[in-house]
Amino acid sequence: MTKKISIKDIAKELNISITTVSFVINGKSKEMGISPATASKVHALIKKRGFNPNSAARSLRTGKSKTIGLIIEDMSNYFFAHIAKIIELEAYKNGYNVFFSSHENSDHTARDLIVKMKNSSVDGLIITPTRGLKTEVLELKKDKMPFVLIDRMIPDIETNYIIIDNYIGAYDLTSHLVKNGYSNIGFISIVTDLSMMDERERGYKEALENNNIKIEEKNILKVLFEDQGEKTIQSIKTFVESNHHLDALFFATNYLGVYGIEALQQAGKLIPHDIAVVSFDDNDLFRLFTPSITIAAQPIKEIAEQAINLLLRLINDDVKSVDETGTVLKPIMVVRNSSPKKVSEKKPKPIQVA
Amino acid sequence: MTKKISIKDIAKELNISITTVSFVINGKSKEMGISPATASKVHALIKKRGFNPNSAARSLRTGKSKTIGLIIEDMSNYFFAHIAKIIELEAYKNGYNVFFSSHENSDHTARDLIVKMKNSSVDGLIITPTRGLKTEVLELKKDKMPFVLIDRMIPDIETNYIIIDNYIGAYDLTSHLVKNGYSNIGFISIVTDLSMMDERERGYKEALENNNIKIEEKNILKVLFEDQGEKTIQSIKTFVESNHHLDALFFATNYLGVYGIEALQQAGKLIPHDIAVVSFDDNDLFRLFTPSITIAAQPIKEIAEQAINLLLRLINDDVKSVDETGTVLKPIMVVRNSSPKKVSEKKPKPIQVA
DNA sequence: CTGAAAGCGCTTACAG
DNA sequence: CTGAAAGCGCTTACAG
Repeated sequence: MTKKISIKDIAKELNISITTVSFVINGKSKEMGISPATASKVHALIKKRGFNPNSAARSLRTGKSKTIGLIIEDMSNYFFAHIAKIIELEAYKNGYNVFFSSHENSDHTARDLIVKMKNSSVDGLIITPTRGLKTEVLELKKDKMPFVLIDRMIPDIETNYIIIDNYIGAYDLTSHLVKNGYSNIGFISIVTDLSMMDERERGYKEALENNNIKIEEKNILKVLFEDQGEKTIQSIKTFVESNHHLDALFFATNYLGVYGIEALQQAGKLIPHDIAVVSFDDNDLFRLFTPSITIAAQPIKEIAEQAINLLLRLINDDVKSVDETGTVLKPIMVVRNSSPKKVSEKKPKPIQVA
Repeated sequence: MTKKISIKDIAKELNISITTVSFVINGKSKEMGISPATASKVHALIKKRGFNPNSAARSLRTGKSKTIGLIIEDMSNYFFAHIAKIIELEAYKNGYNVFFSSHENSDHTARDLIVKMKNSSVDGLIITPTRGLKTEVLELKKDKMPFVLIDRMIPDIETNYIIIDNYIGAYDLTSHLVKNGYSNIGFISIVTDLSMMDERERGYKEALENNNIKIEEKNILKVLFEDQGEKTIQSIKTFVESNHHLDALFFATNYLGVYGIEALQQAGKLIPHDIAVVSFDDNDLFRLFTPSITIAAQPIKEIAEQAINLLLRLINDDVKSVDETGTVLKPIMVVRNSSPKKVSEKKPKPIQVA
C-alpha cells in the first residue's frame, strides 16, 4: 500500500495544529470553539485529499475499536446466515465493523475464537456458546467485556442472552401431532448437553406424558453433530427402517430436518402418507417442499435485532440496568402439509408423481 | 474492560527489557540470540498472566492488521454463506480475522464498505464487485492494496479474479433442455449489467441459435434485484400465466429459482409435467424438491479456497507474478428430475399427491 | 546476549 | 479560539 495521508499532513498543509484538525474530524468544532472558517477549510482539504483517520492509532489511543465480534455455530446454516446478515447491517449502520467466525460446536474452537477476538480488541461480542464455555463466559463478565449470548444460554450464569422458548416450541409441535392422531412419534436430535436441545426434548416428552402416551427411549435417535452429511442421513434412514411402528418424526433442528427429508426419500417413505414430519426452525426447503413441512420457527429478525441493539447499548454504557437480563422469545409455529390429520389405517397408497 | 496487561508489565516483572520480551513473543529468540533460559521464563510468565499483545499497537507499528475484508452480495444467500464459511475457516487457520458485509448489489453501499474496510486497515480484500465499482477497483490497484474479485470481474480491468464460466453453464443448461425436446424456453433473470448475467443470457441465446430456435424477447423476464420476495414471485407468476406457450423455464440465479418454484406452485403449474425447470446455482431445495431441479452449480469450495489462498499469497508478497490473473472455473451441471425428455403433447395429467 | 529510545497516528488534558 | 506535548502499546534499528 502507498503511504496514507495523516492528520499531520492535513495540519501542516493548512498551517494549523493537529489538535484543531482532530477536533473538527471528531465533530467537536462547536464544543471546542473552532471557528467555522477553520472547520470548513479542514473539511474541504480532508475531502480533497481523501483523508481517513488511521483506525489502529485511534483504537490504541481510545481503547475502542468500533468493532464487534460474532461467534456462531455455522455460518453456512440458514438460521445463522440470516442472523449474521441482520447483525451486520445494523452494526454497519452504527459505524461498527464485524468479525465473524464459526465454532461448529467445538469448545476448543470457540475458546480460541474468543481469545482471538479479545486480542483484536473488539468492543463487544455476540456469541452462540458451546456447552463447555462456562469459564470463558465468566471471564468475559469479570473483564467487563460487553457481550450477549444468542440461541443458547449457560445455566447458572447471569448474563445477557436472547433465546427462544425451546420447551414451548417442542411441546406445541408434539401436541399438534398428537392432536392430529399420531402416537408413535420419533424424536431425532443431536448428542449434546446444550440447554436448548434439552429443552426441546423436555417439551417433546412432557407433551407425550400429558397426553398419556408412553415415552419410549427407542423412539429417540441422537446423532453426532460432527457426523454431517451422508453419515447422518444413513443413521436416520436406518432408524426409520428399523422402527416401522413410527407414524411421525420430530426433527429437533434445522439441518436434521433437511437430512431427514433426504433419508426418508432414500427409504422410500412418503410424507405424510407413510410418516408425518415436523421440524424445529424454518428454511426455503421446508416452505416449498411437497408436502410443505410443519415447523416451529425462531423469530430470526427479532433475535438478531435485539442482540445487536442490546450489545450496542452495553458498549455505549447506556444501560447498566439492562445488564444480566435474559430475553426469551416465542417460537412461531407454522402448520403446513407434512402433518395432516391422520387418516384411518391402511388406506391405499396414493399414486406417486414422477 | 479491566486494564489489560502489557509487554511492559511482563518486562518489569522479569527485570528484563521490553525488547527482549518482544523478541520472544515474536519467535525471534533464536535469531536475536536470546538465551533459552530467558525465553522460557518469558513464555512462562506470559502464560501465567494470560498476556496477549495489543493488536492495535502492533497494527499501528507494523502497518499490518492480520485482518481481511470480505464484501459480498448477500450474506444470507446460500452461495455466499457457504463461500464465507470456507474463507473464514481458511483465514483463521492462517491467523487472520475477517470482516464481512453485504452490499446487496448497491454501488453506493459497496463503495462505502470498501472505504470502511480500508480505514480499518485490512491487509486485503475479497470482493464481489457491483457493476459500478470500476473507479474503486482501479484505486485499490493504484494503492497496491491486495485484493481478489470473486463471482464477477470488471471488464477491461486487469485484476485477480476467480469466476466461473457463466456462458458455458447457461449454454449447457439450455442445450440440455433443447435436446430433451423443449423449444419454448423462458429465461428469467435480473435487470443488471453485471458481466456474469450477460454471459448467462448470451449462453442461453447462443444455445437457442445454434439449435435453430428463434430467440423471442417476450420469453425473457427480468426482475429488479431490489424486489425481493413477494413482488418477484408475483412477476414470475404473471409472466408464466401470460405465456402459456412456454414449456420450460431457465432461472438465471439461485434465489430466482427458489422464487420461481414458489410462483409455479401458486400458479398451479406442475414441474415437469406442465413446465420443465432448470436453474443456475444449487441449494438444498433444488436437491431435495420433488421433482429435484436440474442445475449448473458453482464449485463453491474451489472458488472460496482459491480466492483466500491467492489473497494470502498476495498479502505476503509471495507472488508478484500471479498478479492480475483471472481464473475461470467450470460450472458443474447436474441433471435431475425437473427436465426429463419431453413427452408427446397432451398426455393426461398424472394424479397429484396430497 | 540485552537494553534505551524512536516512532507508528491518533486523542486529550493542559496551557494560554 | 488554538497549539505543544504526553502517551496509548507495540517493533525495530542502533548501540554496546
